[in-house]
Amino acid sequence: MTMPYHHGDLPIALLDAVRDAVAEVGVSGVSLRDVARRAGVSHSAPAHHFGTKAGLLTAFATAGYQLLAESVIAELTASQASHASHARHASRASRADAAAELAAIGRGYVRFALAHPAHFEVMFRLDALDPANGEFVAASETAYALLLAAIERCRAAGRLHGRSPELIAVSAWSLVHGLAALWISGRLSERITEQDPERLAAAVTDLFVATVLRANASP
Amino acid sequence: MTMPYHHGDLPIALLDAVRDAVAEVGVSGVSLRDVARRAGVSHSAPAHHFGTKAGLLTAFATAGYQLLAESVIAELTASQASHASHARHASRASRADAAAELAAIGRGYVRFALAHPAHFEVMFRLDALDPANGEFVAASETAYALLLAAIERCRAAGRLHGRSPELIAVSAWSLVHGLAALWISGRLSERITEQDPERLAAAVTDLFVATVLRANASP
DNA sequence: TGTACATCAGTGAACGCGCGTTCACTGATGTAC
DNA sequence: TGTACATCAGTGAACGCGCGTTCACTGATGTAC
Repeated sequence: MTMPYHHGDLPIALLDAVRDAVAEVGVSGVSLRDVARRAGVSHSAPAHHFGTKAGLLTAFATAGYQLLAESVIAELTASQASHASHARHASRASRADAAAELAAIGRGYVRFALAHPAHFEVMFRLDALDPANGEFVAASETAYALLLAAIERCRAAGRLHGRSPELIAVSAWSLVHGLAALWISGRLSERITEQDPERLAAAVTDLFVATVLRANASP
Repeated sequence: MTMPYHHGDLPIALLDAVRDAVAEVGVSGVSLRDVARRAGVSHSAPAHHFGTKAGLLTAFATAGYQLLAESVIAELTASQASHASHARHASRASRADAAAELAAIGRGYVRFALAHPAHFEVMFRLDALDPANGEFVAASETAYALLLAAIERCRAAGRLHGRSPELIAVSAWSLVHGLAALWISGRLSERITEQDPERLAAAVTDLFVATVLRANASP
């Protein structure tokens, strides 16, 4: 099978190739030429769409933030649907929902990281990216806004118990980020018995919500 | 000033050079030749002591685990001294101490990561190391044992409230690891008002101990 | 419907570079007698 | 105290390699008339 001269959607193919390359040789092993090879184009083709190597990786990280937001929203939607069917009293439901939402965001964060470990890794390698890139910044802001909004709803529902929203945000983000990073690095799974990271993520986020917010989280 | 032919302690000098190189050009930018240049020796000198590049980085990561253990122990010691001077009743003190110890470990973990960010980063770049290296594994086990022992004391003191030690270990580790990783990456500090990472670490670990263990943590 | 032309997408050769590792070597140190 | 010799520490040249970027180019597509 010969490739036509015009690829069709080379940018997408190149981002897929980055994903595969990171998975096989690690972020530091990725090269523009290797990515081009994987996509079946000449080594200078990527420059046409992404300029430099940093440009390619930045686009990849931006896609990662979009996938993160999608994963979080999917988990939020599933959680809300499940809650709404059980709740009788609106006010009660909203108080429980706010805490459950935060747990859902945590699960969505970890689920994203485990489903897209290459994206997750590249997103935080700021030294390999153009961190000032507009689309990159915007995608990252969009994702962070989901967390802030959920914490604001928890505050409005009286679930922060006097703690600052910022402290809750930092703690929640650190918790799920650390869990995902440790799991992906392999240092965690070799030390514990639970081998299903999704169940582990649910248990960890439930613990956070149950103790810090003093609410039930599981849908 | 001319260097003598025999350096004196080249291995140490090379590890210091790795630290500087990581700080300046990032982990992925570090090369054996650059490290040798920084240490003022020929580019083939490192091979004499560490064999390969992976060998050098593994030795660096091993030193990191030792620094981590030292930092944790220092924080534990400070916390215990402070507690002992206040505690009147032995049993009361031991219950509070167990929880305070866990908070001290958390602060020690973050303090280490912030004081030695290059070590922290390399320690978790498993793909750049020889993860089967004996000294590396031993150093990492030693550090992890400190966490496990503290959690066992919390369990013995009745502070786990029925939760499994493993869940507490994963949550505590994830929390401080995520906090350190996010802070070092720069994604966290640009989003919050608190700019003193030590105070932030204390606040986050205090929150964990106060809610999950339902105990006071601050020394 | 056909033709000219502009634009877009991808090519392939060339550049200069720094890399990790190997290896025969030399300088320095220590030890045995 | 001196000498021979083994061992250790670091050198410098050489190897082959893959890299990111540039640039003049060609093939393909779309648009104006």
